Amino acid sequence: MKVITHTTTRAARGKGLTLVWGLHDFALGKMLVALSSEGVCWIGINCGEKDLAKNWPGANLIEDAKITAKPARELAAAWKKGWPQRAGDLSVPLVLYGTAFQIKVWKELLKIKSGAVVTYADIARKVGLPAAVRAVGSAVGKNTLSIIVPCHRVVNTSGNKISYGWGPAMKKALLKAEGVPAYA
DNA sequence: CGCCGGTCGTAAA
DNA sequence: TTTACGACCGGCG
Repeated sequence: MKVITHTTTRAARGKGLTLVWGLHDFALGKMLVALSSEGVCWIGINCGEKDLAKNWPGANLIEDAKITAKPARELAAAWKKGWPQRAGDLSVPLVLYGTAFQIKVWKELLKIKSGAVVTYADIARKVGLPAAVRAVGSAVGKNTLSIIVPCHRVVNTSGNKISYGWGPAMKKALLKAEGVPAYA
């Protein structure tokens, strides 16, 4: 899959950008897919335009589900097949807008196989900052491509707390659907 | 168990 | 530039 990255801060992210978005079904609910001229740049679960706007300050938003339908279908299918382990090719690139650190973390998430989970500490080690566990948590939580950048596959060491931007129940449902034993 | 300190990248002030 | 705050972790009681 092709991945395009842009290093920015949250505040500057949406400036001068036009995003075309639409709502589409996937296995566990509705997904909001937003496209820039380069590819998919934002995915939200069971949410609406206000969530999109909040994440892209200053961006020009255009709703057109006809345009987002094809990529949305591909993304949903890819996840269902065990993304990214048995990923089918997507006709659009994944576009990551974030700080250098966040992009590093998100790219690490793309390596986690479907059906597996890793801890925040694991990611911290992988990016070479073993003590920055908490900073990793923040970065994971700011993931802009829900489901596709599999932030739901990151859990805490003790396994007793489960946090997720779209609600703990959705995280559990995703892990269950992926066949993670502890959530079956 | 629950509490506390350490750590480090961010957004906001 | 300063401050406050996390989708955390490990140690200690």
